[in-house]
Amino acid sequence: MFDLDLRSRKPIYEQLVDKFKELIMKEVLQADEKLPSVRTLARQMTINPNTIQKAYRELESQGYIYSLKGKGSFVQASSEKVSQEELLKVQEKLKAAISEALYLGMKRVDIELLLDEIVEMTGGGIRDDKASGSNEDFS
Amino acid sequence: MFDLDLRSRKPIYEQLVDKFKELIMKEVLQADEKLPSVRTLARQMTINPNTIQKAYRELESQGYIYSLKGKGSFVQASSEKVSQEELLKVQEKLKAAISEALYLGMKRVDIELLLDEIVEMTGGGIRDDKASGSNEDFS
DNA sequence: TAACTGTATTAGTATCGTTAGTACAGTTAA
DNA sequence: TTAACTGTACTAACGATACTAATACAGTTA
Repeated sequence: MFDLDLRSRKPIYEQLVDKFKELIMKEVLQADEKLPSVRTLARQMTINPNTIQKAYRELESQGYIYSLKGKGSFVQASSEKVSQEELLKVQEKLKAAISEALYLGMKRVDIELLLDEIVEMTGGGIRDDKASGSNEDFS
Repeated sequence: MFDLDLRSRKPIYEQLVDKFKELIMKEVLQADEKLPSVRTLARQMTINPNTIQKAYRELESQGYIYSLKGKGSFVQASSEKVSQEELLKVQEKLKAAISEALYLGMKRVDIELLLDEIVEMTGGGIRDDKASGSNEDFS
């Protein structure tokens, strides 16, 4: 599930952030679901707990999870409380990605197809409550 | 020439790469137009020539410019010779950006509007594709 | 109480971005 | 040819940051 590239130029904690964001967006991890503890995950992945903590802190500041001292870290349910600042950042990223894709030869239609795919896959960013319960393997 | 944030977390050379890509995509810098030499630009911006060189090297590897020893660096005309690898990278970036935007509350329509804007502004990212041979003209 | 959870702090190592200086090779104009 | 430009390569040094490591404190839960 979690295949990290320890030799990558990209910091481990950033890879973790991306992976978790992906799982949360795909609803593999559902609202209020508990994430593995920093120590547990660190043990399973044989990396330092501080690195996990850094990833969790980043995820929390981006509005994807929330942490409760003594209890754990959990998936943030609604994306309504996302800061305007974060939203603007993402819009800028999106604009840059679209511009570059167009420049490199993608057509408007190609991008629309991609958009269709993703809307299909994620339910258009709208959460629906399916049956949960599948424990993920975080190693 | 442009304004860099020397205190930013983002490396100077990456800021340079982004700026140049933007100028090239907007056709402010046109095909085969000469870029400032590494030394000149370094002097103008009071940063080290090596940093400029690193940016130029990156731009070249991404297919945005080409460099000729003794002559200079120039805007790459067609985007047809972009490597498949680069194209895939950009597609992945685009998918990630779309997913995140949807998750953070943007609707399909919002993204389509953004797409319209950019297509409008850049002319759909379609460049004239004249001589698609090698660059032997300059050697 | 015991064992779990998040969180904070300090310290050491490794990597990377940047500067600096030098050097070599190709182009161009005087 | 010479001089001044161009890209390119290399080594060395410094600072910032990513990561590891060890420890400690605070809150939760059985």
